Amino acid sequence: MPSDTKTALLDVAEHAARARGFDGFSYADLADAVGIRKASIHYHFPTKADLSAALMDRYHAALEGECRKIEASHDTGSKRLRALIQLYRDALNDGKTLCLCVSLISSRESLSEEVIEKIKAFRTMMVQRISAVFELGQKDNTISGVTDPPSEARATLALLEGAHLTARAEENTITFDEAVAVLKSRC
Amino acid sequence: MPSDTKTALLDVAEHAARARGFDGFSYADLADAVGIRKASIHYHFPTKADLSAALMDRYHAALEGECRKIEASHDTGSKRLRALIQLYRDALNDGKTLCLCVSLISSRESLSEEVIEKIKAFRTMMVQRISAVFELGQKDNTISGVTDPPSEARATLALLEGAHLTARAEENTITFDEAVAVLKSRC
DNA sequence: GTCTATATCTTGATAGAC
DNA sequence: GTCTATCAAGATATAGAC
Repeated sequence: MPSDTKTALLDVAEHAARARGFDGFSYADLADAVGIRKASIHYHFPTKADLSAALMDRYHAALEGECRKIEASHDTGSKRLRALIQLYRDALNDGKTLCLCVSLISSRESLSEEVIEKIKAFRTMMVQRISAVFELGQKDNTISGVTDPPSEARATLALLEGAHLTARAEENTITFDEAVAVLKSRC
Repeated sequence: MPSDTKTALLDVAEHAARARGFDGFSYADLADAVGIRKASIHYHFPTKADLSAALMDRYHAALEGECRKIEASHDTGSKRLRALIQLYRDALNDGKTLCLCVSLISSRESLSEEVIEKIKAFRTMMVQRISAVFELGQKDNTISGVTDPPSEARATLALLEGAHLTARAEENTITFDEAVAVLKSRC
């Protein structure tokens, strides 16, 4: 089992990155929150690039797991799409945190190449999962107006992430709900 | 006429903010780019909060002007919506810069209250303008499937901003085009 | 694994000369 | 309006003791 400290650091770092962006949090912040000195963090994550890579790895795995859970517990396209929207809604934390890959990409030039690749891989994975949902919704006729599932998937991911930003501006969930209302009305 | 230096600073700062985020650029960067010392910048913009407020003011006015131009030169809902999509597409700069309010909001906790209010005001303005486009498109029957223009407007703004993020990740325009393809197919 | 101590650099901002 | 000089605070990162 990896040390609890490492997990605690990842937890705190993920929240910090999603709330304040990559350039908006420091090792000092993490040290304060976890209760160790900032030099000690370098034992677990030598550089901030290492930390953010670990962050993206964990986030990718977690979201992929959530998608799998949704597929396992919902049998129609519309139910899966609704669950996916709810997943992003929950990730908002009342407008206080963005999706990790959204908050990171705004600081693109501060990121390592490795992290940028991980962000791209994450997005590819999500588009594939969402595309499968639309494909099912087209077949079982539970999502209206689907002509091209991959296009719908790319639009949906953009919409969900954009709705996150909208809600972050107002720091509430209402704005998110308003932005996804049209999509929801289709399923 | 305000000094050329002030305009040059705003130009450079806007590009920097949109490319690297609020926490990702410094007075030193601007000084280098404009060719003066960083202390001199404080004469024009005493604090970074003042600078970002000026940035938002100018951005708000510029985008509102672009919207008015679109309304003046296109007479149908579908034409106006297409022009609006093109406006955001151009703002991408081949995936190198985001919309200013997107890049700022990711660093929400670093912003002054004043700037946050300006971001909200900008979004309200854009939603109203886009809503009017959908209303026209509904009346003149050039945009398909419109039931509630304000909802469509909020979804469209979220989609356009989300598509910006998508394209920023890949640093190209293709991803933007893919994300807005479904919307485009409606007009 | 965590600590103290330190190095080095960058940050936004101010004072005061020209 | 722009400069030099300077500041205090913060950043990431390293060395070496415990």
